[in-house]
Amino acid sequence: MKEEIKPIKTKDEPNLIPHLTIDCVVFGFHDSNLKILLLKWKNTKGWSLPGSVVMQEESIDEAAKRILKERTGLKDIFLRQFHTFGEVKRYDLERHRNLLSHLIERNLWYERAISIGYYALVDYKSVFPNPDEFTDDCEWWDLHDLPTLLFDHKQILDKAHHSLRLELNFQPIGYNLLPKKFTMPELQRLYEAILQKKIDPRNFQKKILKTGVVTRLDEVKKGVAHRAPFLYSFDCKKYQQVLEDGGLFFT
Amino acid sequence: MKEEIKPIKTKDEPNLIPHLTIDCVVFGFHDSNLKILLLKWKNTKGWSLPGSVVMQEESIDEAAKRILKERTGLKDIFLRQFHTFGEVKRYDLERHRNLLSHLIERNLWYERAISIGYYALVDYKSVFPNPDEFTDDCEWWDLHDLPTLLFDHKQILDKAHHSLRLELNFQPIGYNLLPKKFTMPELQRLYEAILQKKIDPRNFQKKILKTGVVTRLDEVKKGVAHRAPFLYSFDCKKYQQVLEDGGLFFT
DNA sequence: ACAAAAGTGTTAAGATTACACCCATGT
DNA sequence: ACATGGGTGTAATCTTAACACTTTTGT
Repeated sequence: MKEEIKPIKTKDEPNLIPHLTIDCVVFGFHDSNLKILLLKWKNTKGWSLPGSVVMQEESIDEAAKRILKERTGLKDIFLRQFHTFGEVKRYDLERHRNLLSHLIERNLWYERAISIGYYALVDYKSVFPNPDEFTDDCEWWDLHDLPTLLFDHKQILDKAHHSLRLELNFQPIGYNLLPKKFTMPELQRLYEAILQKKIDPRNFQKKILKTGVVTRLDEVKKGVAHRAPFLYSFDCKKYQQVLEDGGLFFT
Repeated sequence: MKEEIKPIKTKDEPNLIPHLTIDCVVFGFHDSNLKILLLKWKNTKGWSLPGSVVMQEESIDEAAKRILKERTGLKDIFLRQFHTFGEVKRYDLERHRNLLSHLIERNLWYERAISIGYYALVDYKSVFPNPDEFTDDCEWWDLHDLPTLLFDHKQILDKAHHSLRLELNFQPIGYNLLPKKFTMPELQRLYEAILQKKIDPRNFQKKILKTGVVTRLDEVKKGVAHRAPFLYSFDCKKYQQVLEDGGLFFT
């Protein structure tokens, strides 16, 4: 049975703030790679970031949280606003009107929208990807093997990735991208994925342990091939303190 | 002769983007202190940051540039967007409606506005402060000796200051806050003002010179009491390269 | 001549880098 | 038994921090 697609009204609603949208870049970490959550628009080959409008009675942070809850099932997500995109002509409006005409009526597009970008850091395994009304697929994509993105979402994603790299030493990035218990090689591969370079494992371990932000547990990871690695967990208090005191200084 | 003040219409104009504003934190450096440019609202004791609305046909960066040009007379200004403020209730709306009722009619206020914050770095001496239609004074204030600010502008300012500190090692901050030719002690005092701590002059000079971002000129500063200090200028190419290669790492 | 700010070098401690072999486990 | 990834120490180099006196100039 063919799915019926109804154009949906999003412009001139009194309860939303006109010309303003939110886009979220959801980062996960899996198989030594950074992953991004993307949505595939119905009856197209186009993918986009999860996003939405801002309602009159919600803050922009709340709007971002609402979007993330709906797309990932997660309630308490680490979120950072990283940039607001306000060029007059952010992408080819006419082309997108045509591409998505079966989903959004021509007259419902704003001539111009300003978008506030957030990035989120989530534990890959606890996410349940969930498409929205415009999309029929929600999937993780490897940051270095992406499909073509709609709108200006490639630029937004690049900016988010750049911000993530800059903020690596000032935000609890490991804490939010890894599960509660993790191994030293996992943490190292996360840093390698973000910094895009190899790190010596002895030097890495020394540096991390010296800061005191992680604690080795009396436990090893089970069910892995080869030697069982120790498990670690973050010392949140210490982690926060180190971040406030000027960061970790990995380059 | 008493000045006549006419309420000015800023809501529901078709050419502006409703519910969206820009606020600018203009930093200067003078007398070893960071300074901020503030506007005094007519017939009040309230001060605010320079700001405005965004027009439909201009980008948000252009809007910020327009504001800065009007308030400082400067055309090419170093500008960084640092945060967008989108709480539902950013300040006491009713109180501000009353405070400024002689300037803005009650029904012209948005119930809610989202503000995009920019900070600007300018050469203190080349600025000609210039009030806008709502204000009758535009002045530099010491960052650590501020008047009470209207709206949520104290929070915006604090956030800008915090961003400035974090970005000190990644942005050409010295280049934009100092005149073309400057002395080593001036540069040091700028860093001390931003980092809020004393730095040893020998270590500071060594570190700065080693990076190669400044060049000593065959010239000393004239007309100063005591020993005449050498003048330096930035090597822009080298400066940019060092910033891209991971920053300067002052803490 | 004096006061005030500029200019400069050395040393010790700490941080970073480079580097290679053995260990534990699953197949 | 072997293949794979985990775990660990040391030495050399570089970076940072601590520290005090001389120079220059205007008053």
